[in-house]
Amino acid sequence: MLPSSTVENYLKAIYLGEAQLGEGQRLVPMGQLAAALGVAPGTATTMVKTLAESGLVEYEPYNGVRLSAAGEKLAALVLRRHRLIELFLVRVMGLGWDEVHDEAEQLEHVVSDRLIERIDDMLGRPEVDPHGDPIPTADGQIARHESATLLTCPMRQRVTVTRVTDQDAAFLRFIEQHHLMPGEDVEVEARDEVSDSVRLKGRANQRITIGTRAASKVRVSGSDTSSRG
Amino acid sequence: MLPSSTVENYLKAIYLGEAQLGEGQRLVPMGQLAAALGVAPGTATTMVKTLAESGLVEYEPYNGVRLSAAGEKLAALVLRRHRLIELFLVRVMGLGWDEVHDEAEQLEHVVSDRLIERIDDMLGRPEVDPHGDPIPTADGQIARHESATLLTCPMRQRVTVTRVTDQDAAFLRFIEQHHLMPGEDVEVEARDEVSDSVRLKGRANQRITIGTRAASKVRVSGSDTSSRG
DNA sequence: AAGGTGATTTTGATTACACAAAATTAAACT
DNA sequence: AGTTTAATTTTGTGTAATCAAAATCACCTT
Repeated sequence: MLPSSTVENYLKAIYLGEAQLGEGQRLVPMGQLAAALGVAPGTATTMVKTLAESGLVEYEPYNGVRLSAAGEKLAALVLRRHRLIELFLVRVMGLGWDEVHDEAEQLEHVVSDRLIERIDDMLGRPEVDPHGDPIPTADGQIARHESATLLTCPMRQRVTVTRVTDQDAAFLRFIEQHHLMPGEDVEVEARDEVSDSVRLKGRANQRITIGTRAASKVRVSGSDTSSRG
Repeated sequence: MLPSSTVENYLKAIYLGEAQLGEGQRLVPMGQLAAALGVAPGTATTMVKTLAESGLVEYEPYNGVRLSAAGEKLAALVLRRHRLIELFLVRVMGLGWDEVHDEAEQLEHVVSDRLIERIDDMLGRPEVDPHGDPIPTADGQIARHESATLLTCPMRQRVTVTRVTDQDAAFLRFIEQHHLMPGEDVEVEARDEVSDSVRLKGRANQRITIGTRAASKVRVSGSDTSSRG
């Protein structure tokens, strides 16, 4: 039986929840899942129990939920569709990178495999979407490389933005305006616990100060000369 | 409240049902509607009653259903999305004209207005889709021009195919193989009641004989657009 | 050990959509 | 008219997904 849009959304949310959890447990708590999906806690519990019955997740009552192998593969394919569509909308259709997330959220559940492969071809089998998120392969493999953020990377050193892990349109527009999109270079000048902020030297040595919460959403890798993850 | 995919499909089916009915009543019988949607008759009755309550259709028990002004506009917009998507998939994505219908059937319910307008731009505000079906404007206007078919057009006279009104993939492939796609020229050589067939002289004077049912699905226009019963 | 707190699960309803089969109606045919 | 037929409507059920609110559980504090 092919999964409904709802099932796909649950799997995706669990996948993303696992990812942003530490390396350890990978058990997504029900509350977090319900919040991510915008449903009441009881709804999530009920749904997760039926997902567990069809073998897509492992459910530990009162502890949380984690994807099974089958569930993870399905989630990866949803993510693949989502991210290929986002990139397609930006590169081919000329939409802004801040407006493609919602559109992809809808399209990801209905595009055929045929069309997705066509899109993949047309884009030259890309590895990341406009936000730098990795695109899983057609068989559900995904490159999960650990990387630093503007909050954890070395200071006073040129680094390159690789990924922006927040889909909020206003945030994305801010990032774009300040030249912090994937591919741009930046340097952390200072971090201040007290003011909860990070000072950056961006393009043309322009100074920008952003909050630590925002800084943690911008992933970077050591600039060109060094290794990549 | 924005219409569900199901509601959109009902409206579309009623719209198309009205179109293929004669000019007169335009009351689509429940049986036909149910068959078109692939649901049980009782299901269609129930649904149509709720559509009538929301003012999208006029329902005459035991007689049938017809779109209200509001319903017609909504249906036209669904059709607009469907046909723009079909053309987009053929022209931009390079899919075959026989495989785009099902894909569009899914996509038409989820694409945003923003994306549709982008597609419309990209295609140069086209008037017809790959099958020659007219594309409604953004405000729900549609050009409903009467035209002859291979069954009703004048004989022994060069005419041009304008439209193929059947979405069956096998049928469309047949049409393509015999050069009867919109834009191609053709001439009716003979019609035979008894054998229920029509003989055509197509491209390079090739002879093809097709059934009258098939012939009635190929619309044409010529120098003289006279039609007869 | 005993409570209290917050997260989680249960319970009872609701909405949207569907089906099968029984009941009904309109029309057609003696 | 009376009866058959075919289409349509009703009725009773079922599934998927949701919510609010009550009950329960795990854990932390005292």
